[in-house]
Amino acid sequence: MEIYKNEKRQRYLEEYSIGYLFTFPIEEFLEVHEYKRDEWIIQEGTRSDFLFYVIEGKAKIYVTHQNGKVSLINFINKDDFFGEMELLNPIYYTKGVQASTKTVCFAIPFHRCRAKMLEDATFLRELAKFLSVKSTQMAAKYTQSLSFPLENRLADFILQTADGEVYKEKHVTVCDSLGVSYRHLLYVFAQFCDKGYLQKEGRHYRILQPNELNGLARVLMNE
Amino acid sequence: MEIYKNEKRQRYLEEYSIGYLFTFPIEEFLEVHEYKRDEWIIQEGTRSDFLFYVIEGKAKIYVTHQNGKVSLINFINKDDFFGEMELLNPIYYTKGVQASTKTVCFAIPFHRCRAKMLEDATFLRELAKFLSVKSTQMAAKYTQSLSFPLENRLADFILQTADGEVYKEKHVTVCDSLGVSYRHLLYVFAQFCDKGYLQKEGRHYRILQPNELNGLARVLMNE
DNA sequence: TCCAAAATATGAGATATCTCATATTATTGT
DNA sequence: ACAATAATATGAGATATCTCATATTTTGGA
Repeated sequence: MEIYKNEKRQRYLEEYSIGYLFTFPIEEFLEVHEYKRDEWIIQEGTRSDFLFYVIEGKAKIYVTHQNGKVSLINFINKDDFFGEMELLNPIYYTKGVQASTKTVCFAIPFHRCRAKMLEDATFLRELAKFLSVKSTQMAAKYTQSLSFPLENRLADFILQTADGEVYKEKHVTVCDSLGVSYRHLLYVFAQFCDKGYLQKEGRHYRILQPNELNGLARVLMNE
Repeated sequence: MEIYKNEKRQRYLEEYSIGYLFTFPIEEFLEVHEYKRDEWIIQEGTRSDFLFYVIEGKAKIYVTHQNGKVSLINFINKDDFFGEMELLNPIYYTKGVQASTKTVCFAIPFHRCRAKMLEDATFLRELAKFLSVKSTQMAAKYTQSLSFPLENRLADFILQTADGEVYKEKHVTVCDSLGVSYRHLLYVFAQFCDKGYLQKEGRHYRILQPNELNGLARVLMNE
């Protein structure tokens, strides 16, 4: 982890201004943190002392279950907050957050800003909006996972994460994210290839029939 | 649906004061609504014009999928908000909310209070706290549903909803809530009875070995 | 550069869960 | 009080998904 100082910090503060999210002047309190790919930004089960706001890169929130299984709860992208649970709730089992690419965040220290943030209607409104969307998304993922087989959820995942017509996600990550075994994931990928929806190219897949995948994905949604 | 007026309304305002959730005087705007068991408080897919706060009773949030399957997203209890998505997000596919017992709510009309509420730090802080808990709970349910078989999730559900040592939930509701088929739910209940954890009494079940159920439920949790 | 670890791949057998068909028993509205 | 509807119950067969074993390939670090 690297903390940007002086000119570099200043440059980021100017380029990615988040002043509009606050009524009070936030700039002086902001630290700018850079994390390398695969680095843990927050360790599961520990106490975090910052509210984070992502300005570059992306990250993943993980939880480890008692049976050793790991779940990828959610992806965090540019302009997302994380660490807000610790801000609002005195007692909280902290989830692990890992950078999936090089990631740059604003880190807002609790000890200097908690009181100010919790009094700031502008900030709280934005945070509530963010949380309401997040909670809706989680609810959607929850009910979808209960109501549809992997075929549908994977089709959606492929379309969401594909880079143009090429899909490049790591299978192991997808297992944690969709909550299926590696074995079963590969079965369904094999099916998609058999049916001609996808074509394997080295360790990537080319999307040949986006409409077919779309049909499978569409049944998930009504919102 | 019945709207309490005059003395009855006044009595509820005094008995269940929520003034502490707001900086501005909210009482004058509050309507007190009573819904009968099984009545729909919000119709799925329609626009709601109130923020609700439950003061008596409980309710269920439902969503209908394109394949006709219905999911029970969550239970709503005393002191919970609902309708907050519509307050914060201009565009939102509204979920259905159904009273599961006689339910009394404060209903805060958007047209009179939206602006005030969105400027009120005290209210927004409470709302953000509520949403953060809700979002954490949904995340937990999501990952649990992916990581554990029905056996564990049902044990938890039984313990959570049992009335003393008697469990009385309707199977059909539980199917929608845990996202399993009626057939499979009964298989697992039969297993629990075989193993002596439960004993069937008419249409209820008596919990004979709470510790065994607890063991099954405990592996879900680390938070 | 090389080794250990991680990721990919595939088979075989088990099990968790679903669908459908069919009865019986409550509950509810008129 | 009766008919319609909802809830409960159970069997049989299908399928979605898991576990485990084993092999190959890729990748990151000493």
